[in-house]
Amino acid sequence: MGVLEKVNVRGRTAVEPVLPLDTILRGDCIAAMKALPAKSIDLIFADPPYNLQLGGDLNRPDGSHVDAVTDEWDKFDSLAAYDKFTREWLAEARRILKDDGSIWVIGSYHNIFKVGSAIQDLGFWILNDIIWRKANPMPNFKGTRFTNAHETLIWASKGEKARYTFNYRSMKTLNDELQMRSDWEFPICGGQERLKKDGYKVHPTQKPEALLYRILLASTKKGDVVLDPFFGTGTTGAVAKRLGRRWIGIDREGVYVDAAQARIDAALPLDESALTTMQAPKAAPRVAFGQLVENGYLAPGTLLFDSKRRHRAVVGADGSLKCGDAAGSIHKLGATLQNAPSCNGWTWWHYEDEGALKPIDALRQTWLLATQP
Amino acid sequence: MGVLEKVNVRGRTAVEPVLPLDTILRGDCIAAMKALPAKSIDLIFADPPYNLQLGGDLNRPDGSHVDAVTDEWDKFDSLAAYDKFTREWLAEARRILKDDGSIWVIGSYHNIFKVGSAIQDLGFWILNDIIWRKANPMPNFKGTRFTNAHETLIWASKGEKARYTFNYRSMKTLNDELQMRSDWEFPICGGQERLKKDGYKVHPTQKPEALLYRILLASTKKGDVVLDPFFGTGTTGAVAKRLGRRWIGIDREGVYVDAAQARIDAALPLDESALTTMQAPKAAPRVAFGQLVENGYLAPGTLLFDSKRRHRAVVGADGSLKCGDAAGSIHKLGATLQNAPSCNGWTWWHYEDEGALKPIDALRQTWLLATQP
DNA sequence: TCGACTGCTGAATCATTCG
DNA sequence: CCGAATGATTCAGCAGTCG
Repeated sequence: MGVLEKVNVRGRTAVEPVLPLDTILRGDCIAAMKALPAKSIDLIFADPPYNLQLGGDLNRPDGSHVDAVTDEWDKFDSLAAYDKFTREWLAEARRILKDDGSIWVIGSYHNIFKVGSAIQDLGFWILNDIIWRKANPMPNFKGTRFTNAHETLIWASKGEKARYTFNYRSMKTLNDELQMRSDWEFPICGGQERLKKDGYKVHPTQKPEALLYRILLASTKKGDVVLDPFFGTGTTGAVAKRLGRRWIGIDREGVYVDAAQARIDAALPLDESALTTMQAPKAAPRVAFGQLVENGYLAPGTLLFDSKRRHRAVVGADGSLKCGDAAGSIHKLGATLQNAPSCNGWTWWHYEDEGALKPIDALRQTWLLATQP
Repeated sequence: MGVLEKVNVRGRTAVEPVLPLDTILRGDCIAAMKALPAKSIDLIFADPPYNLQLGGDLNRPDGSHVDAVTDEWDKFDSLAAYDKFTREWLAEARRILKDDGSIWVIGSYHNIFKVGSAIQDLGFWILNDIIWRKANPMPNFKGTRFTNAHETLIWASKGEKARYTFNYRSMKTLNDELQMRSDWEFPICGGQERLKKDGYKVHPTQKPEALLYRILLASTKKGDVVLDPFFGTGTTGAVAKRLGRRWIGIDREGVYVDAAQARIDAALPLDESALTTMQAPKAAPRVAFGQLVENGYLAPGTLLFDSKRRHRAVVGADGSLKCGDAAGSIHKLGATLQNAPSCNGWTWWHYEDEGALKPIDALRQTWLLATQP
């Protein structure tokens, strides 16, 4: 896995780490991550073993058998062993993550508390926990507990002060112009999407593409590098390709690696225009108040008022406002006059139009309509 | 807090621990729990400090100030200090919990992973994690993350093999005859239910009664003792009283204790009949197949069939079934004939009624209707 | 082509009692 | 504590078939 390579950068010869982009690395996830350079990954999505600790067989009321997760990779000697494994792979993940990158981990109640606890101990800063509500969970056949109808994802930045990517507008647009909440509903992976071989599912816990789609759209930019250390059937890679992100997958099992490679080869990337639209579907460009003055929407010297005419201010040529001794931007002056910590100047300040007061935000809208294609 | 008291039990004089039932203990929760006898509590509900670690002030887009949780009781020096506190109170909780009791803890992503990890380390066995989906969460005003729209509850028994109470039928009835799932939706506590004093909320994180109602209905029996070590405004006590459960509350803050006491004094217990209905709305006592034969609902010698008449069996006088050489209970013979590991004989076996096949479960229902008051 | 119906299946810590 | 006997239990989505 040659991740070190001589490259020629603008005439200079240097030894720089090169990432094995759009590649599946077969092997142990900790060893494979150790071979990757520090601070090189924009986003990590991890779907580690859940340590289910299932007992005997389970049958449905009709007598049929439940095909449970009995794979060797989900077996650990003890809770402590699982804890140790978790901290080890998370520490490597942290090393290779860029300072402004972020990490997602999915789990169930069997393991997610150990995972979350380790994430906090390692210095990551949890941004959200997200609930995947399953539209069609398996019932509790014995009637002994509540139907286990969700899984939990943790989303964390590298530290309390670390920056991270969050495409707020994309999420809001995706959610019908309401803020995207922390509970997401998807059906479990099935139908055509579910990879099968000889009629049997290839992987017991294949994740739905819709889940990865939302994660990548929310927390990466186009061209970002996404790493999945428990690649399985490669859902992360397939979605990354579709969304114009680069990806690296790691998995130990040859069967999974082969299935994932074939799947990703067959996946079609979206064309550029579709990608742009999704990235910021309704993102309005920022408008500086000064632009409106500059372009004649509001003349310098115009008087602005709050909605009840308790305050008045004069527009300056540079887009500033003045009110007696106080001066500043529309937001800052509004806050000062109200003695408030903050103020949205666009909706607080009004101009006079045929005797009536109208918010200056109306002018911004007019400007946007006139200048947007 | 005299929890030890001489009592006279059926003529014998003995020193036995007596629980301070239906009482609020004012003081530190760990100290107060230490004074309670071991294995004396049926259910613990805990809403511990979340260790929110909030930074500066937060304002809404209109400039108004968000009244956040800034109370002293939510401050800890470090994550390690919080972890230590968590393990201490959980250890005491474990000591006083009956072997067939269970514990609920609610939290957010700030603390729930530490809580869950400690719960597992202490030997509790997680039964479910439950998501409280808030119908009306506070938006993320800054647009920097997903709207934090849920909280997480952990429900655990005392150990892997420990018994616990789960009123399956009550939950299923409550959920319109579908199994109750692990995601519950309630509005946050507000309106008339929210305790206020001089126009200000008494407690920053008062939980909705609907949440406690479901918890107590699901995991306690009538007369069970419910302990809440972080009693706050006493939601747990108020709901316990309504549902005919005994309760003990612990809180350090006099303001909360007073508010909770007044609230619980004003709460009305439900009358007995309503309680019975809710506790087990459709709970049917076990019926042995033999009872039906004994009571003439099915004559010995009657032929039973599976729904497609592929198998037939003869009813024995003792409630056994015979089919050729094979014989056994309705469940066992059904399983044997299908070559299945198990079988619900009540729905698998049918009797002939005017030419049509009807499941013998219909007879059980008839029997139940005739014998239940 | 479409609706009705049948059959199958999914990260599940899935029983209780008695001897 | 263990083994054997007895007892009790499922929901939504998708694929395939039939009319």
